[in-house]
Amino acid sequence: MANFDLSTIRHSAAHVMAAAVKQLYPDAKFDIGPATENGFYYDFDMEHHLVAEDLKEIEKRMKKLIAQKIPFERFETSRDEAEKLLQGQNYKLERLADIEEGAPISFYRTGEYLDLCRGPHVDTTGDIGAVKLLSVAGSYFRGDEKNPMLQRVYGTAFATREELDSYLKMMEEAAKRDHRKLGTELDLFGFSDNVGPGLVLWHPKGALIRHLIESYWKEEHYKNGYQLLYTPHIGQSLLWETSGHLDFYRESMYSSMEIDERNYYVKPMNCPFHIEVYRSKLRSYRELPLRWAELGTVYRYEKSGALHGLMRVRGFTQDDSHIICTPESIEDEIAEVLRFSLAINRSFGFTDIKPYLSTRPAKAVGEPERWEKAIDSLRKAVVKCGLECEVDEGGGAFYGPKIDLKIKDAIGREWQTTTIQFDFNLPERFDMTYVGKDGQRHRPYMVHRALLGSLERFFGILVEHYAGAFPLWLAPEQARILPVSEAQLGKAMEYRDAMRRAGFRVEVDAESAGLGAKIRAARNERLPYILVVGEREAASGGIAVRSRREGELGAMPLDSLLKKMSEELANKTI
RNA sequence: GCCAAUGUAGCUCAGUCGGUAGAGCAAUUCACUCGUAAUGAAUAGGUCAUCAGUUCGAUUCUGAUCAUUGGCUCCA
Repeated sequence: MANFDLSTIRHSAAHVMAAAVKQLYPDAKFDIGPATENGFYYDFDMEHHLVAEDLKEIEKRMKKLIAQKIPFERFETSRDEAEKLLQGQNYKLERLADIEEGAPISFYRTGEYLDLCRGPHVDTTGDIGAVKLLSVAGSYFRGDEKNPMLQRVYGTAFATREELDSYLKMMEEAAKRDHRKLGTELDLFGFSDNVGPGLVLWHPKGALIRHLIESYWKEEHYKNGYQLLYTPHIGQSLLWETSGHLDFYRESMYSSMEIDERNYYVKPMNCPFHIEVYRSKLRSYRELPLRWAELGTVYRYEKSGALHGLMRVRGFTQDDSHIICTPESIEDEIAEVLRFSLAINRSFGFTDIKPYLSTRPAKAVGEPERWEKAIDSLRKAVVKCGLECEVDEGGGAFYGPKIDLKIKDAIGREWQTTTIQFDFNLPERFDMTYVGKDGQRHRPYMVHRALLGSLERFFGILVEHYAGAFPLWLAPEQARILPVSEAQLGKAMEYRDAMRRAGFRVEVDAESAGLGAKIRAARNERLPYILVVGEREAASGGIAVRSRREGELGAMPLDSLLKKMSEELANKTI
């Protein structure tokens, strides 16, 4: 058997799925069925609304077709002939019309099933090792919400059964560490219908972790030459008219409130406020660069269907920063902001980081030379950090080029955290200037930067990365002391107080349950340290230590434990 | 916003082909005082998401609304 590319196998599996759907629902009209990163899908339009149960039947038929080892036969036709073959398949006909004049028009036949397709495909259906249908969802034709909605069936395929099984296992693992599930289980955060969708309530444990993240973030910013700002949650309409948000972004903003006959809007961004601080006085080139950061809470009206746990919410706190500098220092500034971003991402345990550069789109504001200089500085910064970046030509926003950082989590999924974006729009709109050496006014460069993205989202990523088992420095409860019986309760309190004085977050389990039950509870809460005090320890002055990472370590004096924990604290990733 | 599915106790879920609901865990109380993943018993806890309609009667059927989930779209 020939070795086929995974995407070829998956694309062929999509054809087989279409063939099976055609058998079951002869009225089905077909759109396209490509391979994706993790599998494949096919879009259909038909009377019958598919439900999960139907997928089993489709899958059964697919397996039958695969067992028959039906060959994939390719042939080319003229456009006229193709139109005849696709009669009644209006989506396919539209796709046919997309094919450029002169380009070959090819079909693939698999038994009774015929599909307009560029290929390539496997030799026979038998070359598809293992398939599994996963879900059914709606999807607009050509991804445009003005077009009709088609039914999309997602599936995945692998060359072997083993590979499919390990993929499904990974999916299971991902479901187990889902931050929404762990958020409830570990009582970290929640939502309330009375408050509203997409508005997060941070429960005490989650709030403590957030506090630890924020404190560290602030400290590092001061250490690295940033200044912190606080700005209001609302601002007058004039601000948003000047920034252009009301023109371009209004449908994503919470509607205005009238106070003293003036309209105020809840901020969807922090930038205009930082710019107002900049404009509060005449600025000299001598005070640039300015690095201003704020944990700024913003509100955006995200479409209801887009909300997803902590990953996509309506109220969130950006770890925002604006860097305002001269053209002369832009290169150094960008290199520095990238270095800092990488360092912070790494300190949260993310070591696999990839930059993505997006360049000038067709519609853009700002002088081309400025764009060139900006893109150049972004490129140089990446090289300086010893990384390589993928380039999305023309993928930048209209107001400037950017670099996004994507991190890989513990089970290999990519998440975008950091974004470093030039802005050629707002400095113009707000007429930001500084006085140069020459005594003349100049336009500064402005860079937006969010390191973690939003605290909500980053927290969600952290929960999934660590599967709820936070490293010692972030664990809301670092250790719990379990007295074996009530007789040791006093001793346990003594230990607890000593540990608290040493700066650790420690609780005593005073339940009248058995030791086994207490250990089980503490493990389920993923506590880094479980400490047992019984008669033996009370007598000897030590404490029995069980580490989440290292297992049972036996009894040791409290001082040794404190030393061990302090050392562990220094390494933020364990 | 669109397509589809789901919504029963704090959590995870049963259940009622229309006669107002049940388990396990968690909680509370009592007993037990225990040595490394669940001590026992009792108690309490629900307008069955909300609002309408049909019906003698609706958690169950119908409709609308809200929320959540999987996608699409969006993420100036």
